[in-house]
Amino acid sequence: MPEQSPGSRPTLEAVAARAGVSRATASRVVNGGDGVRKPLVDKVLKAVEELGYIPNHAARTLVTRRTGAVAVVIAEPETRFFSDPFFSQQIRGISKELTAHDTQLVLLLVEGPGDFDRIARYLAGGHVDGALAFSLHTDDPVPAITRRAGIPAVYGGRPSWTADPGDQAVPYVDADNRGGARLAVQYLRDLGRERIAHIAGPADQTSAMDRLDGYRDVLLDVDPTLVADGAFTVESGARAMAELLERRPDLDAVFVANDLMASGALRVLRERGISVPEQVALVGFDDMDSVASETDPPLTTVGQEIEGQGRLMARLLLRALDRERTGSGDVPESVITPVTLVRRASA
Amino acid sequence: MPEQSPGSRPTLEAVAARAGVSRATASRVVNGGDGVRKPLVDKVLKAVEELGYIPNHAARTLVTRRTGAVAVVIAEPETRFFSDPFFSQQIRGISKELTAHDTQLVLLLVEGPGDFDRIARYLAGGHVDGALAFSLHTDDPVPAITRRAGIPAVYGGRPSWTADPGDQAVPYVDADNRGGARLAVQYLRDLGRERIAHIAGPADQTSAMDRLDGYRDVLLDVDPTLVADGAFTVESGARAMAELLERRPDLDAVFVANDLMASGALRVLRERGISVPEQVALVGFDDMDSVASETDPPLTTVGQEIEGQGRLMARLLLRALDRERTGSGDVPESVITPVTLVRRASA
DNA sequence: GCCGCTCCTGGGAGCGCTCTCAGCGATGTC
DNA sequence: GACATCGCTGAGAGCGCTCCCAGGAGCGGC
Repeated sequence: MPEQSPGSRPTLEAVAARAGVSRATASRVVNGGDGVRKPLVDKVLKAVEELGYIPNHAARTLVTRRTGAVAVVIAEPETRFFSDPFFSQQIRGISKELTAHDTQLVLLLVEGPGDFDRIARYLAGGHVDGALAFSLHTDDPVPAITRRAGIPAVYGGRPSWTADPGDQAVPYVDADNRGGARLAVQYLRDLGRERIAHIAGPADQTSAMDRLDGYRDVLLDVDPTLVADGAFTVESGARAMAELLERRPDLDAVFVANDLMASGALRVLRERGISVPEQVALVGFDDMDSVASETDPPLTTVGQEIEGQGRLMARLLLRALDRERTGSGDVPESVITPVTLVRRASA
Repeated sequence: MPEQSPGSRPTLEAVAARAGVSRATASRVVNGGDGVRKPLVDKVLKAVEELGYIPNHAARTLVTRRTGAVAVVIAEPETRFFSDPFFSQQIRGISKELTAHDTQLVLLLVEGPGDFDRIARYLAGGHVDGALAFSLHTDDPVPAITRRAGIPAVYGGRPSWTADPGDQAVPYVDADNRGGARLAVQYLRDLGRERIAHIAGPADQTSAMDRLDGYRDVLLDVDPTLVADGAFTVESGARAMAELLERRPDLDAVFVANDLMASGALRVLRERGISVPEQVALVGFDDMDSVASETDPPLTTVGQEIEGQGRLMARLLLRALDRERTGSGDVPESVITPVTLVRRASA
C-alpha cells in the first residue's frame, strides 16, 4: 500500500483514467464488478492497486444514503457500565457480527439525562443506518428517539414499554430471565432448602422483574419478608443481605438477581460467620466473568451467552437494514436466548 | 421536533427558501452565523426550527474533509477486554471529552491478528479524523497504520517502539507505573517486610515492565527467585503465586503487577492457609473497581485516575486535530498521570 | 454629490461518488 | 442480409453542502 501522499488521495476519476475506462465502469468494478467484462475488471483492479485507491466514504454516503455504520446507545448510569463486564461482552459480540458485514460501530454513551437531545440529533442526522440500544428503563426516551429518527433499532433486554400503540413491535434480544430464575430456585428447592429468600434488582428494569417473577413462579405465595430490593451493585447486595438476615435469621437459601449483588451478599454472610453453602445456599445470575468464579466460595449461578446475545442483536438489525434496502425479507422478531445453571460451590 | 417524514429530509436549500435568503447565507447561520445580520439569522433559525432541518453529515464531510469522528482502536485479545473494567472506564472518559467537543466515537475492536488490514483500510478511508489506540504490544502494527493513514493518533500506555526514527514522537498518556511500583514496594519495606516478591505482567507490555523496573528500583539486587511471571489475568496470578511459594516459602510480602493477578494470588494464599497480611502482605496495582475492594481481605493497591487518562487522551487528540486544521497551536506532548497508594487490609 | 471603503449577501463551482439512460457493437432470428 | 435483442460502456446529472468571489448597499469624507 503506497504511503499516503500529503494532500490529495486518488479519486475514482484517477483510477478510471489510469485504467483507460470511464468513471462509471471503474465504479462498477469497485462495487463488485457485476456486468463488466473480465479484462476491464482486471485493468481497473490493477489501477486501484497501483494508486492505493480507497473510496471516499462521504461521497458514497451522499448519494446512496447509507452510511455503513450503526450506533450502539448505552443509556446506563456510569456505575453499571463500569463494573459490569456484561456490556463489554455484548459489545464484543456486536462488533464481531458488524465487522463480518462491513459495518462500523459508533458508540454513544449517554452522559446523563440532559444528553438525550444530542443522541436524538445524532441518530436523526443520518450518521448511522440503525441503532442498537441497551438497558431500557421504564421511562427511557430512546425508543421514541429512534422511531422519530426513522431508523430501525433493536434492543438489548426486553423493553418495558411494550404496549406502545404506535410501535411496530421493536425487536429485542433477551435472556430467558424468568426461566433462569425458575431453574435457580427449583434447584435450591431440590437441595431441600425451605426458606429461600430473594435479593431483587431494580424495579424499573425488566430483567430484574422477570427474575423476580421466575422466583415467584416456583415459590407460590412467597412471604414478602423473604424478598429484599437491591440495585444490581455489590454494595446494594450487601445491604439487602444484611436486611434479610435481620428480618429472617432463619433463611437457608438466597437466590440473588445478579452475581455482583451475590458477591456483596457473600461478603456479609462471611462477616457474620454464616457458612455457605452449609447454612445458607446462594445462587446468583449472569455467570459473570471474573466475579462468579472468583468469590469465596465460587458462585453457583445462572449462565447466559452474553456475547451471543450481542451477535444476535447485530444480526437482527442488519436484517432490518437489509429489508429496508431491498424492500423484502422477513421482519426480524425478538429472540429469547436460553440460560443454564452453572454449578459451583455456593449451592 | 417534527416527525421524520418518510423519504426526504429538508435540505439547506429548503431552509434558505423558507427564510427568503440564499443557500450560502443559510449555511453561514447554521455554522455559527458569523458575519450575518441579526434579522436574517433569526429568520434562518426560525426556518430551521420549523422544518426540523438537520445538516447532512456526508455532504458536509465531502467538502470540508472533516468527519467529526475519531476511532478508538482496541487491539487487545478478548480475555483482557472482557475482564478488565479498565477499558470501560477509559472509554467513558474518552466519550465525555469527545462529546463535549461534538466529536463522535467509532469503536474498532481488532478481531485477531488478521484483522489489521480492515483497520488500516478504515483509518485510511477518511472515515475518521484521528485515532486513539490502546495497549500496544511490542510488535503492534497500529502505529505504522495510523502513520500511513496520515491521521493524528494518541496512544494509551507508553508504546514500546519509541525509538522509531520515522516517528514524530506520537504522544501517549500513561500512568506513572514505575513510580507507583516504587510506592508499593517502599510501603512494604516500611512495614518491615524483608523478602518482597513480585508477580510481573507480560513482558511485551510496557506497563508491566515499568512496574517491574519500579520494584527493582527499590530492591536493588533482587533475588531472581522472588520474581514470577504472570499474564495480567486472575488465573496467571494464582499460578505465579503457587510457583513463588514453592520456590520461596519464606517470602513475607508480594507486590503484584495488577489487581486481577492479586486476586488470584490471594485465593492461593487462602487455600494454603497463609494469613494475609499477617504472614504475607500483598499489594496490587490499578485499584480496579469491584475487584480491589471485594477481595478477602480487601486489597491494598496502587490507584490511578483511569477515566482521567481517557479524557486526557481525547484532549490530546483533539488538540492535534485542531492544530492540523488551523495550522497553529502547540504540539501535544505525552503525559504521565500520577498514582496513589490506596491502603486497605491486605498490607 | 461623488468616490472609496467596509460589510453583507448571493451566485455558482465543485467535493467524489452512484446511477440512469442512451448508444454501440455483437449476436441471434427468420 | 435486415432487423430485433442483448450485453456492456460512457456521458452526464445530481446527491447536499461549503466557500470563493463578485457585486450591492450603506456610509463617511472631501
